Amino acid sequence: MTVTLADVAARARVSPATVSRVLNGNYPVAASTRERVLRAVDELDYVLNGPASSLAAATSDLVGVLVNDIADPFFGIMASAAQSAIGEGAAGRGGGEKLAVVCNTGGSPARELTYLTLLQRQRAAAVILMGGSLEDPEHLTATAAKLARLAEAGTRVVLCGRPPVPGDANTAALVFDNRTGARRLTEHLLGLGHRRIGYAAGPADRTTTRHRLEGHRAALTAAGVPEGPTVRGAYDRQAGYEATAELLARDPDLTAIVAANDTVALGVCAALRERGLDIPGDVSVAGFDDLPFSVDAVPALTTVRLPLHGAGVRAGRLAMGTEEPPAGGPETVPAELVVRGSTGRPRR
Amino acid sequence: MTVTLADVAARARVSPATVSRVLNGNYPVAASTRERVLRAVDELDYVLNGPASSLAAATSDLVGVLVNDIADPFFGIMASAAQSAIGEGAAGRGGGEKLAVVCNTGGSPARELTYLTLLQRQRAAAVILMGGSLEDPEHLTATAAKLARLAEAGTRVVLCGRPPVPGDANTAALVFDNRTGARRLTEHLLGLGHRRIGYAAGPADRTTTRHRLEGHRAALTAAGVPEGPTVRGAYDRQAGYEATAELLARDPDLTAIVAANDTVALGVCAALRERGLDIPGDVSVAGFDDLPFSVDAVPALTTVRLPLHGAGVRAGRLAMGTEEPPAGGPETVPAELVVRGSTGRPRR
DNA sequence: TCTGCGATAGAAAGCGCTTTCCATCGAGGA
DNA sequence: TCCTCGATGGAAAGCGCTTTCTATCGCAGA
Repeated sequence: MTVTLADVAARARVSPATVSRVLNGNYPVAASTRERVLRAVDELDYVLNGPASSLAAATSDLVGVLVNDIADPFFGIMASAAQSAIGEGAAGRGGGEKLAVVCNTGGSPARELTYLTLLQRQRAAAVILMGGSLEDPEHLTATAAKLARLAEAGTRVVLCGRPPVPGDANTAALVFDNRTGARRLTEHLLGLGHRRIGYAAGPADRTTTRHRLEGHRAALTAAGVPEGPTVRGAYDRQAGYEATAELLARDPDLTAIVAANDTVALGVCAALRERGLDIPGDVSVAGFDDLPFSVDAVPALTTVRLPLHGAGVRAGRLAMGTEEPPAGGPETVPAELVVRGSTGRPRR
Repeated sequence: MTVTLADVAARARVSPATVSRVLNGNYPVAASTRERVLRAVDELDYVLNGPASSLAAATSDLVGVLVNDIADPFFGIMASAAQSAIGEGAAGRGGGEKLAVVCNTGGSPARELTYLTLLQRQRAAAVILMGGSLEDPEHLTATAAKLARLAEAGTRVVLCGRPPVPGDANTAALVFDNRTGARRLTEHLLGLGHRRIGYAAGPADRTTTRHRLEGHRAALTAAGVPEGPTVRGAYDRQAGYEATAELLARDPDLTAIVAANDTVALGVCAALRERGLDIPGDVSVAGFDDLPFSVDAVPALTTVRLPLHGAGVRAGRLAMGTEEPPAGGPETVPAELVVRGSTGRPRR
């Protein structure tokens, strides 16, 4: 059978209690004893039984990272950063690191709740929710309740790129300043002289979509420029490709298209190119997020940079408890306009 | 305190054993009793204690998915596919799904081993290792030993995109046919008339790097064309960018560059463009993997498509045990040449 | 020499489930 | 009418650890 702590104890001629103490390092053990135990662990190739340990200690080493779409580099970059921050935090119980596990919700509230329950079951040490959420009242309250339950069970909850739950001011939250970013982007376009701007937005009823759209509209309103056509779709290239046809159909004289994110922008560019339209000569295109491939698009994408890596690291540290959340509500992560070749003065 | 199974039992006026049986659904329980229990669960908002359950049952719902770089869509796509296959497998113990968790090794053997130990601790139901590995003998034997231990403890082990451990023929393995893919790609280039082909390879000592390089060389050898310069680097755009300078320095008359993957190819294109070289007029460029952005590169990337999604799903099912591995050794996943605009006849 | 205290280590009581035996009950067969 | 058997549910023994409570030992202080 598998080696248990008792086997190690027998071999090292000490009690199970002592082995446990050596392994967890939270109690004085004489150096010679410690060494004897460690040797026995080694010789028997002992591996701690996680469930037993978690049961007795009433917590586990698990840190859950929930993302909307793991295949999207936007989340991949953040998750990767968080995971390394969590890994280096090291020295949890069980003599080891925390196990950062990323769970792919696919943006579905139901799956999100399922994962949250599973994590609650495992008595996770912390949970990080990455990315915007659906703005459905039912989902919002269900999630809020679940998060509250997790928190009161001792699980640290961190929101990263998702607005904080209205009622609850004490779970750590990092929010991206999508509004200002989007606003700057549209101001840039207006500054270049664009007056007919189409918008290929993200999925409906999502916080991120709404905030970016609000920033866009704010810039338009401030400049007294009427809003152009808006189309909603997924955060993928296909959506951008299809949105472009729709946008152009609604206003053939568009001189610029703002996309929900860089991936969507790629689809927009493809559709434009296919119609023989020059970028930015005929139509300027802008993205959002500044994903790695954006600089290599042709022309390179004007976009809004979000410090994804930094935000991920910060979220990871908040989850580990190695850094404290700011006192006064959520922490805002700034967005920075990056102007490149895909936007220029309108020709017509 | 938290609600336990005993509380539910008391409320439903049955024994804890009955509650457990209702929850796990592996024993006949009268409909009326079941309903009473379920109602109690609901009313008390009971959540199973995972560690306790795993301890008693000696297995858990966890399925670990180890990837080399979660920020790379190559892994993101596979992991996402595997995760959904695992999710839909549903109905594990605890009345619920399996929890697919992805762990980012960063390609480091040490972290890989750490995660494997952590997963072993948690008594994971299965483990999927995605992507090539370092070809270091020490690492190879250490990993092989660890995997053997996991397997004998009842954890299902699946290799996806990694060659099987030599000695061990009974862990399921999906291997990408990188060799043939690379060979086809180079044959395509040779067919176009290229005779001086540079190669921007992946990291040294990695299986994937070696296999792709072997395919490339096989094509060259078969055609009696001398091998051009080769440079090794990471799987990122930066590496491609830098490799290009090096490659061109070693042979200024290169008419084609094959990249380790699509991301690297993007860097190659950027460097070429910066030098005023036309693609494919002056230099043809080819990638590998056919990641989503490749079709939107300008010109669109000629590449080798790997059915990442399909492989991920298959790996997930193998891990769930809903599908059986083929009897005779590893399963080969075919690679398909995709010709697009970035390769053409050499001008000079 | 005696007392007391710090440093260590052991005993044992759980942690909250699962599961193997058993016990019980009602119905149908002889 | 008695017995057997299937269906259902309870009792209780762990699963392998952590941790509180004690016990022991050696040494410094009086």
